[in-house]
Amino acid sequence: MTRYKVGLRTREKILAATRALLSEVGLEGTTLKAICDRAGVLPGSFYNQFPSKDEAVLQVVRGAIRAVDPNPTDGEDESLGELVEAYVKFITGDPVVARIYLQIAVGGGLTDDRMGARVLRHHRRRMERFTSALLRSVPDLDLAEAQRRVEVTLAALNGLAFQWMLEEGGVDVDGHARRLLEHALAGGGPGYPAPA
Amino acid sequence: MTRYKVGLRTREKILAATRALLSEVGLEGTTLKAICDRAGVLPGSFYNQFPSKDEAVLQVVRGAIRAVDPNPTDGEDESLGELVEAYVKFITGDPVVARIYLQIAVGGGLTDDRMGARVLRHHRRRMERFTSALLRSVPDLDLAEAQRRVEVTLAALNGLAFQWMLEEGGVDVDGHARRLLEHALAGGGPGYPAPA
DNA sequence: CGGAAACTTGATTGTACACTTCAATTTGAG
DNA sequence: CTCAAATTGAAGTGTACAATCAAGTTTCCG
Repeated sequence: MTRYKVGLRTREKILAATRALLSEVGLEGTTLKAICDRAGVLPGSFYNQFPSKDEAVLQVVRGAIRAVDPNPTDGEDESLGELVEAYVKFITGDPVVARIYLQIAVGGGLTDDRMGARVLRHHRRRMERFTSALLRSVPDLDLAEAQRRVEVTLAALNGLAFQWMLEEGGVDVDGHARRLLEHALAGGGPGYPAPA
Repeated sequence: MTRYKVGLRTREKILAATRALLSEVGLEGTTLKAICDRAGVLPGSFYNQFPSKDEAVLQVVRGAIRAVDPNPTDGEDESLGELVEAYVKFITGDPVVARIYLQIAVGGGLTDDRMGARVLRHHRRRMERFTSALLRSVPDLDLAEAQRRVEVTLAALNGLAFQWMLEEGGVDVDGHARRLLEHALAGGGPGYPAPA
């Protein structure tokens, strides 16, 4: 069962092709044939490396999520700025996760629903991390208020992602993000009056 | 060529079923069979009423969009408040358009791409209407600044829509929207410092 | 080397379902 | 009563997809 080098390279080629396809054409266009064509590999080889198509997709998404999360384990000292920056990168940089995210939320999908769970979990965790980062920066903030601020900030970021996908480059995600950050920290947060 | 009552009722049943399916399972799950089963109609009847499946879908979406746009023709005196309110209704009320919107942006799709164009057009027009409504309320506002405010406000609203679909009811769209509105009008807009 | 295990090939299977059509039949309306 | 509209429901057509497999080739360890 120990793999040969050739096999490992095949594996890589498949994952690369899958990644490219996911970001270019989304879940729907990422068929087995497309992957194989792109990777220069035949179906038989594919199934020698992966037990199923979903498995390859899952692996790519897992990887992309991990690549976007800074310090996935200990989030004790991450700043809101870092988090926002990472999120912007996630939107504008690697389109894989962003697209899958939305696609899943919107109802298209993988056969397997592990993905849905994964996305939701990820979303929730992001929420928590943003909130505690905000509280670390502004300790005298009501928890509920912090949560609301984070909620809108994230919503705005997600919305920017949406617009970004609608027409790539059609919106200044980075600029908006910076200002959203300022306001989450300083005054009332995005769309909020400063607490009385 | 004059239709019988029965035919008109069949037509309605089909449209109702299509609408329900679109909001429940999205474009992907809205197959001909699903529509027919739901409507209690056989395929032959369907094709007696509609020339194609896409036509029925198109009609539902068109209707939903129209239902959500206040004063679709003359937008001379609509307030930002009205627009925001309508948008919230669009998110939380009838899920058809919201879902289709995202789904198209994200790459799923109809065979026909009239839909993509329609959605993009709609999005752009919303942008314009929000901007001019904002300028009407705050006339001494830089155009670029107004556009930026609208951009973030809409992004935030879209993001809220996204969260809403991720877990229906999991976010207070209405509350957030109200505050977003306040700030677009009053101070710096969502995430923006007041202009210097 | 030698040979077992890993890998590749690519035609093929099987499935699923999707959209559409049609001839026969029933229904509705003037 | 008559004719078009409407319905029936089976059948057609097509596609696209994931997955398999037997046969041949390559890798690499001992």
